[in-house]
Amino acid sequence: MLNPQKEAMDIARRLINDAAVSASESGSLPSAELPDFNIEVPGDSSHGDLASNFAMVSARAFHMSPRAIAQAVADNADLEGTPFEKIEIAGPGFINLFYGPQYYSEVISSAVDGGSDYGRTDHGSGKKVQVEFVSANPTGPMHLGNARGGAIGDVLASVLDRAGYEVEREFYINDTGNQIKKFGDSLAARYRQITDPAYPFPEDGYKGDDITEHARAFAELNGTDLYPGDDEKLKNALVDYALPRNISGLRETMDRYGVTYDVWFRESSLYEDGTVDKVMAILEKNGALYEKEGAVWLNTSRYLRDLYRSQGKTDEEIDKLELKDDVLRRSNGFYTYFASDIAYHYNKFFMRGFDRVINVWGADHHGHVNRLKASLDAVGLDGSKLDIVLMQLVELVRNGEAVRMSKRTGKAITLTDLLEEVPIDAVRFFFNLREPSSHFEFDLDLAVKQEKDNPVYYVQYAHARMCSVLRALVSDGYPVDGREGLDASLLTTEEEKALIRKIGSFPSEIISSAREYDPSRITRFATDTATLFHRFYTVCRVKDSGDRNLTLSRTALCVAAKQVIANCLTILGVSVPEIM
RNA sequence: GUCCAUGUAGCUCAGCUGGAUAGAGUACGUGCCUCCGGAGCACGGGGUCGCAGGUUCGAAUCCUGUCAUGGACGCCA
Repeated sequence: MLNPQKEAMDIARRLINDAAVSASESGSLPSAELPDFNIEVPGDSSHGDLASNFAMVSARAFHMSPRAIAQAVADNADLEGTPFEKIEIAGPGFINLFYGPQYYSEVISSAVDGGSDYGRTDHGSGKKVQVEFVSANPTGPMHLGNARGGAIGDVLASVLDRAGYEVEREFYINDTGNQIKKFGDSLAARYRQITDPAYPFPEDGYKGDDITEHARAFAELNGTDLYPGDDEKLKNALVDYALPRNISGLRETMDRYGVTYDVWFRESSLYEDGTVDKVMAILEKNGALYEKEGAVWLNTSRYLRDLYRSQGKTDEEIDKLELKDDVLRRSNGFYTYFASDIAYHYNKFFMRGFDRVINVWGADHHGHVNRLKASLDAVGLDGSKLDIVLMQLVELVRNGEAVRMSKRTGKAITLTDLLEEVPIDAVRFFFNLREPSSHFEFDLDLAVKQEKDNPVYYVQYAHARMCSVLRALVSDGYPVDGREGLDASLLTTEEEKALIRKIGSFPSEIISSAREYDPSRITRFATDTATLFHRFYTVCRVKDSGDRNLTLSRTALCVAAKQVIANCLTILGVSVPEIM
């Protein structure tokens, strides 16, 4: 539960506040209500380790120049017992604070003592959060979008877990509806074509080889002339045969990808246990439904209007959006996907009690986001508890050119194809290199390269190097638990201090990553930490530093840095090598 | 047509709840191992932050407009 940077920021806030108060009491500042001010980490460390804009934002209230205010605050600040050893004013009136050895010592001990739990906080206060991701169509193999979704969703879930939420990972299996019908039609056509090559294949059917293979395997078990003249029976039998195989295929692939779900949720169960009917009844009771042209419609536009109003849009702006309603039950009597989706979220919120639900979707579904939230309002749930992470498409690049098809199969590249070519560590790391909303290029050449410019190896190498340093210390008889002989006042180079500050910001970084729903912050943090370690390593000798206490202190720093890199890689689901 | 996302170094991208001189990687050029792992480090050139206005002490960041690219607007999922 340790968060050195956050604690220091809280102390800085109190420090400045108290200094302003005592400046008022001594007359160097007029008495006035103190405004809200920021404590931030400056980009440039010559501007201090923490900085505040207090003087600038209070200039109006005090009727004084920012620099004069800053000076008064600095003069009245009592650094005794704080993590800071120096306070300065600079620029237009920034108040800059500099960490002292007590802070550096605190950070190293936190990381060493925290171990694999360092970075964990209670920020989320145990709220129940569900992350639903991938949820690939079970009628075929997973594509690259599913691959990115898998890496992003899994790491996001880990980040939320470390940020103090109670997290569940879920895969939603769309095992009913139109695409299953298409699946059955396609399977039946391929099956009939075994004996009757002229049998027509549905125009919008699934053309993949996997369909043909299922049909062939089914024929081997059941003969080639099952249910003659009764295609409906045949389709059901084929779906019953092929769907479970596809679903276990999805599980195997996700397993291989290092993703373990807590729940595999079947869409069809919402029909079986009556949730869909129940939700329809609630909507009916709420007056949200109407019939038109033989279909049952949800008055989505009404709830969307309320939603947009609550977001501050004017009626005029809303009219321009030309809001539309949605069909929930078609005139043929079947429910639409939207109906079961509302039921599904009713299940998540009402029946399972999640405080927050996060769905990771491809950006092409963005049009569905507000409609779904509005529909939750219509069933009496709170749509604002649902967050959608939209991720852009990925483009594979080889030799600087876009790759769309697999050389081997001639079809779109699947997750399985990708995992055959690229190590899992690299796939998971690369898919979390950019924030979800950015459209990015996956460089196949770079990902398989076991060399310096590959960012995965760069980070892993830093870890292996730290392990190597510690091994060398062990053979020289030094203790390497990181607890003995730490004296942070000996760690005086900028390289040492920069690395320690980075380590101290790790828990805050996880919280930011969780708040922004941006797991790519972890890969960037890991890369930055690796860089700072390499710099430290280049400048500072650990083993033969010339002074036993210095060696022990640097050893502790290595242990702390190693722990942070290891924790990052663990969150990312990437292996943590001690030797490469 | 309406809505959403994205435009930052040659290339791939950070920074965006307003802060100090706009960063990293890569590519290109030059250095650094008798010494804990050179899969590393250092130095150098490279920019009208798409464009134009506005808001203010201060704008890559907020607002308005505009251009470009991708996407969404189904009794599909």
